[in-house]
Amino acid sequence: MTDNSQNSQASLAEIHYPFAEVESRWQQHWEEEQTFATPVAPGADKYYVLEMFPYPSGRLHMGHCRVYSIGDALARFLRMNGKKVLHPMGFDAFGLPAENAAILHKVHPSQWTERCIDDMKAQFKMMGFSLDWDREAVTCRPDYYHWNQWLFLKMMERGLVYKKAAAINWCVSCNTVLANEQVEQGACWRCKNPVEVKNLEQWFFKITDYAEQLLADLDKLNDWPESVKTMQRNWIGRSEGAVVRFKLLPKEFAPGMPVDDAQTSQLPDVEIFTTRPDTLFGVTFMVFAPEHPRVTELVEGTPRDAEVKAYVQKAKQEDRFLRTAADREKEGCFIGRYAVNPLNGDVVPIYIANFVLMEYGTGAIMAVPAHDQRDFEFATKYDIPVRMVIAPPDDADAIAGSDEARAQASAALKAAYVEPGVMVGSGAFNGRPSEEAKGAIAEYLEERGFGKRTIQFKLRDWLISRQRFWGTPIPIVYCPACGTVPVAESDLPIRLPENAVFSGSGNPLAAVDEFVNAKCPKCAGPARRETDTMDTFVDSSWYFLRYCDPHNTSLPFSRENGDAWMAVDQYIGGIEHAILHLLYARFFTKVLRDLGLVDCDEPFERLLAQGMVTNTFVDKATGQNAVDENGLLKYAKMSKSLGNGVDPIDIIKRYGADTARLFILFASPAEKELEWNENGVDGCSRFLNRVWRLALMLEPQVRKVLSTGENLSDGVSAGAADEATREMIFMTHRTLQRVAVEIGERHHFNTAIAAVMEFQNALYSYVTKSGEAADPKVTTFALRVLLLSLFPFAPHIASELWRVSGFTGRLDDQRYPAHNPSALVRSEVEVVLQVNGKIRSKIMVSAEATDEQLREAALADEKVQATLAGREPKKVIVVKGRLVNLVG
RNA sequence: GCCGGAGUGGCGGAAUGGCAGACGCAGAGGACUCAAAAUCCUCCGAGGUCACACUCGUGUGGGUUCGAAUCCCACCUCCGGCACCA
Repeated sequence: MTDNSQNSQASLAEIHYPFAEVESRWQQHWEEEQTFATPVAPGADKYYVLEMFPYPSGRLHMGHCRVYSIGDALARFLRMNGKKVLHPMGFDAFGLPAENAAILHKVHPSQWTERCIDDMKAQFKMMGFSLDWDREAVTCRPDYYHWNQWLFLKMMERGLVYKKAAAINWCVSCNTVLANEQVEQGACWRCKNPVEVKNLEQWFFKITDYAEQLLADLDKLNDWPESVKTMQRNWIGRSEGAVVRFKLLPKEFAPGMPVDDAQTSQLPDVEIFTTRPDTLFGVTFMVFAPEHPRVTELVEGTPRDAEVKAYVQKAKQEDRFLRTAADREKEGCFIGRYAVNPLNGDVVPIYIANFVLMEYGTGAIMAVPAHDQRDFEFATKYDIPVRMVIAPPDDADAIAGSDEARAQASAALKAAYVEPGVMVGSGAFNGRPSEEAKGAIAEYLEERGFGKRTIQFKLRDWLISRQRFWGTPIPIVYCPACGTVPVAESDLPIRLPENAVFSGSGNPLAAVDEFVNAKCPKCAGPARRETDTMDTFVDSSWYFLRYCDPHNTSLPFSRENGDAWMAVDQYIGGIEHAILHLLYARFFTKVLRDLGLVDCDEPFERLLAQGMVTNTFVDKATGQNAVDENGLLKYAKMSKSLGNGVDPIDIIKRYGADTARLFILFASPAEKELEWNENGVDGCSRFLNRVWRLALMLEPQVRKVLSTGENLSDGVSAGAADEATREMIFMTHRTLQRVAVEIGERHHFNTAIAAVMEFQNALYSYVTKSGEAADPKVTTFALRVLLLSLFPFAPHIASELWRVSGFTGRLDDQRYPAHNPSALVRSEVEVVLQVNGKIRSKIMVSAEATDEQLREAALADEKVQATLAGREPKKVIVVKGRLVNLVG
């Protein structure tokens, strides 16, 4: 414990607070006292603060420090406001790094991971985060992944799990398949290496069953950043339109020949999806995706057979991400077959082309070159007619003109007209607005059995198989007699073997005979176990629910405990998970709700997407710090490759955890980038030292005031004598109010800290300038407020000064006081005087002054009179207590 | 190309219709010291002035308003996301 008598002998200026000793002592205290244990029976006051759990790399980095500092400030503040806070932590512990380490260091991924977790937990504790470690969830432990497997089986029962062969994304470097969401610009989200297309049989979760809900419920998420919601909307990609059936003409058909209805009705129709039924009269050709399964059958035995198959081959070989890039030139070939437009009986040729995707809609399109830019480019290249059927609303000639004139206009088009307009050349629909015709034509088709209104999504099912060891084993057995059989619930968990060999080639799981050889759950005959493991995003899709009931051995969590804490009131994490994790977690929550496990539609009520931590970096070419064209230092995300990372542990050792936390929260708003700046860190350290010295300076008088045992007044009723004291009381309550609003309502930690700093400055000048005249009761209350408002950001120093100053109880148990509104009422206020909107003067007036009095006072002001120069103002605007504007 | 966000001192940033630049950093001057560090005090948008006064100033141009960093329109720049989804 610090000996204060020693301090008083040294010059105050020499004192720097002993953060290392103070911080470790409080951390130990918190652990021993289990200060952060989650309250039981939370009821209506529950508040669930959650930060995205980390991958246990073994080293805490600055990005982690930022998320957890944000969450911790909130958690501590909410506890002070009487909330029953759940603030848990765990580890997203499956994944490739541990497996790679296993290959490199010949250590089992489990040992490696557990060691990293121990290291990271120690580092977490050094930051002083108020986490309930008793609820820790570690996804790589059987007591967690047991429930991944259980949920897999439950989802299977509901038809939400299936296995199918599909063209999938294969990451060569990670040696595994990836889900659609996990491919970014043709590259693996994790290792950034290019992704290949393979055809494999894989396990999928039927997330598309929930597409409509996942989209619609985004509207409920009022406290999510607009950008994240937009990204999810785009990813789900809902389009309304119609599936339209075109009659296929026989192989022998050639243009000019009569269409034999009896013959065509024998052939299977060609189905296309369109969002533009209004352009149906403008169809001049159709296009299939090259890999469309019907293409082979359509050309079989025709003269074009070889040519078409050669093109299909070529298209299949081309890199898929190059082929489907938006700027790729459109190309394809005619397949020699024709179809009939159901609306007008037109015969149109069928092509295959690189720009049509098999995975979307029906894998075939109707092409309307006049009104779709892609179709237009293709038609131009292959000399296919362009037929305008929608005229710009202001183009009277096109609307009223003859067919010939329109044909000429069509031929002259330089680009597709994609805007809404007026229907032309469309028979009975002519003259109607195209937006209205969309529905009318779809209805017309539906009535005659030529089509059906439908909704398409871009969202695909979630591919969850991974050909890797370090993940949750998929609880499936392949039996030669019974086929694909789910493992019995009572046999869970299917554990990862301890004796796998990590050679670096192939999935080690497949090489462990004891694992692979299984008994069929149905017939008890010999069977083979599935050796694929689950995508690690499965683990993180429901961990927030496990925290609600972490020790449950019979269920992933009980309904009672889930309902007691869910939804997460405030979720905090990086924007990089805007689609991946946040979409999967929303999907899981809805599935769990439908399984009757929890009563909650959306997992995360409020979302705070925190910005990256950046730093200056050395330009490898010049060997100097990278600068922009103006010579200003450039900042980039802290990373290994740029060598610009700052180790949080190093900062803790040099400045202490409180300084690190304070700087991280002060330097920038939470959702923006944080530019690392050593000088800024220094500034925060100086501030905490000033608080320390101020508290030591006040300690004798504070102890004296506290020793009277009187109830510490909030200063208001005291009716302070002098101006400085009244101002001090005002500042104290104003700070209480500002900090509460900034943290509690706006989550603006930077301005909350600025308010605390201002308050510290004010208290310091009050006690130094007033000297003996300073009211000890007022300073005692002010110090109390200073420590309370500092506590969420810098809990160690605040706790220590609370104790040292002689305040009773633990700071952890204190309530954050409500400000007293009457303390914020001032008898005199400064009013700004404007003439024609320009500030000319400022005057002090009674806060109660009426509009008329303010007007009089303004007109009486010398400077105002000088500016008006005798003119009479035409109009006077009075904003009570703030300003008077004289217009004249 | 489409969608989303942002442009404010030397720097990070405050102010969401009413005093632009809170708070912090950097910088300048001073006090303490033999000196330095630490600490404390003062100044710190630009022009202008001995000092005031005054003028200009929130990416650019227009608009609404008594009054605009803030609201509306157009444009420019930067950041992020998506990208032939029919």
